[in-house]
Parts: sequence; structure tokens; C-alpha cells
Amino acid sequence: MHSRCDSCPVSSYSPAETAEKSGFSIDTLRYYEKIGLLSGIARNSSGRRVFSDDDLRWLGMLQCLRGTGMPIAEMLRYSELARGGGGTVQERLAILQEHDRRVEEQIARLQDQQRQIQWKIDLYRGEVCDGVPA
Amino acid sequence: MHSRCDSCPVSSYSPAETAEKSGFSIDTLRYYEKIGLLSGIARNSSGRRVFSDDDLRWLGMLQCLRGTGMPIAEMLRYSELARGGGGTVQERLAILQEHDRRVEEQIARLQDQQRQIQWKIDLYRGEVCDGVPA
DNA sequence: CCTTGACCTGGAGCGCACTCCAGGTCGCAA
DNA sequence: TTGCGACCTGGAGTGCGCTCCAGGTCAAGG
Repeated sequence: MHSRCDSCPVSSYSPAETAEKSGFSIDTLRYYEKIGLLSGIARNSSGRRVFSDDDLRWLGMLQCLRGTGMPIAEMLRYSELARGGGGTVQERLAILQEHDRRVEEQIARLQDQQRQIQWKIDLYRGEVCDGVPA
Repeated sequence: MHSRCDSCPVSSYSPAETAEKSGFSIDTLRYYEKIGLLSGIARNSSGRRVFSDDDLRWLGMLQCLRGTGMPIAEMLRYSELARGGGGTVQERLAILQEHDRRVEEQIARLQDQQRQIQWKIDLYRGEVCDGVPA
């Protein structure tokens, strides 16, 4: 693993390296391959996984979708489309736009709730002098 | 249930009303009482729960903490402190401040990831004309 | 040659936060 | 007086997303 020549921008990564770089655990990487979120992961002669830069980029996308709360089932649909090639761009776009909308809501809701929490904090610190906030 | 006189600002609410107003399901309200997140919920003569305005306010706080990702175990600690009276204000404050910090991080991370998603969306729409964004 | 350690597989187990269920009790209304 | 619907209880079940385990393979180092 981890062969690297300076003139060549393509690297390959062991499961451990990939876990570290992607932020997923090795178990999760295996799990994702098992359920089909990762496909076409190369193997070396002794059957071990060899991840490519492309795989890492894809994992970055998955991390992003998971991190913003997309359920696995939907990521699965997205990744099936991604494997389906150029004809699926519209549908992929639709999924991302819908998701983006939900993320927007999520952020707005969090900000709202954070304000309430901060109001409570101020109250505990005795910095609320009188009455309800405007 | 649901007695209301115009001159009196104190109301009581049935489980169903409370569920609707608080955003928790009736089952969740029962569950929260069972585990100790809700305590001192009044009962009427036939053993049914009667929620007060205070209860509703507390539920609002819980909704806020849950909605921002605080685990049940930590909410439990907070609510035990809240029951503990004035001597616990410092500790409650510390919990909320720590939580506020985490919410801040969470929002920042979401915004970051949203940017990546939007970049991808733009890419699908063919609006990325050249190269990496500045 | 033998150990070590990273990796493999299929499948079981887990933690969280609910959610559902069976069986029962009320109070009201037809 | 009977039916209905909202509620009660303890406890079992669920869904999600991993996480762990037993038992095995392989390549390199001492």
C-alpha cells in the first residue's frame, strides 16, 4: 500500500489510511461496501481492499451527505444513480436540491433553538434585566 | 380538560393537547415521565395526566435541547439539577454553555457541508465554468 | 519457521430514542 | 347499559447505523 511517486498524482490507500482520511471507520467502510454505497472497490492479489483517489472523493461526498443527515437509503439511491452514468444527472440534481433545502431548514431551526438556549444562558447569568425580549 | 376562564392565565392540558402543543408524541411524553425528564406531572381524580403551563414551558426547553442534539442522558442530568433548586444554577449554566458551543460547531459544520453540496449542485447544472472555486 | 499484525468474511450484537401492544379503567352520551 | 374514545400500565418491539466478534488468510520481519 501507499506507493507514491512524485510525478504521479494517483495514489492508492489501505483500509486504515482510507479510514483516517475519510473519517469513516474501517468497519463502516466495509459496511458501506456491503450495502452498495461503495462499489467497484479494487482488491489486491490477496483480496484486500485498495482505495483510489476517486474512492476517497466519493467518500468525501458520502461524509458530506451523512453529516447533513441524509438517510442511508437515500444515499443508496443517489449512488445507484451516480453509477448509472450521465442520463441520471437530472434526478441526482433533484435529490441534492431537495436535500439542500432540508439542510437549510435544519440550520435555520438550529439557529432558532440556539437563540433560545442563549437566552436561557443569559437568564442564568442574571443578564436579563426586565421582561421578555423584544 | 381544557377549562379556560378569560381572566385566569393558568390552563391545564390533556395529554393529547400537550402532545400537539409541545411537538412530542403522547408516547414520548409518557416515556419522558417514566425516565424522569418530566416529574411532578399532576393527575386528575381518575389518574390521567394533567399538564400545566409550566409543564409546557419545560417541554419547550426539552424540545429545544433534543432538537439541538443533546442526548437524553444529559437532559436528564439537567432536569435533575433544575429540580435541585437555586444552588445548581452554576452547573446548569455550564451544561448550557457547553451545549451552546457544540451547537455552534454543528451549525458551522452544516454550513460547510452545505457549501460543498451547493458546489456539487452547481456542477450538475453546468454552472461551474472553470476550475476550483477561489 | 514462526510470529505478528493488518486485513478478510458472515453474521450477531448494540445503543439510542422512541413506538407499539395487550389488557384494563374511566366518564360521557345515546 | 352499553358503547365509545381517550387515557392508563408494564413491557416488548422497532429502526437506524453502525460496531464487534470468531475464525481464517496472507506477507513481511526476526
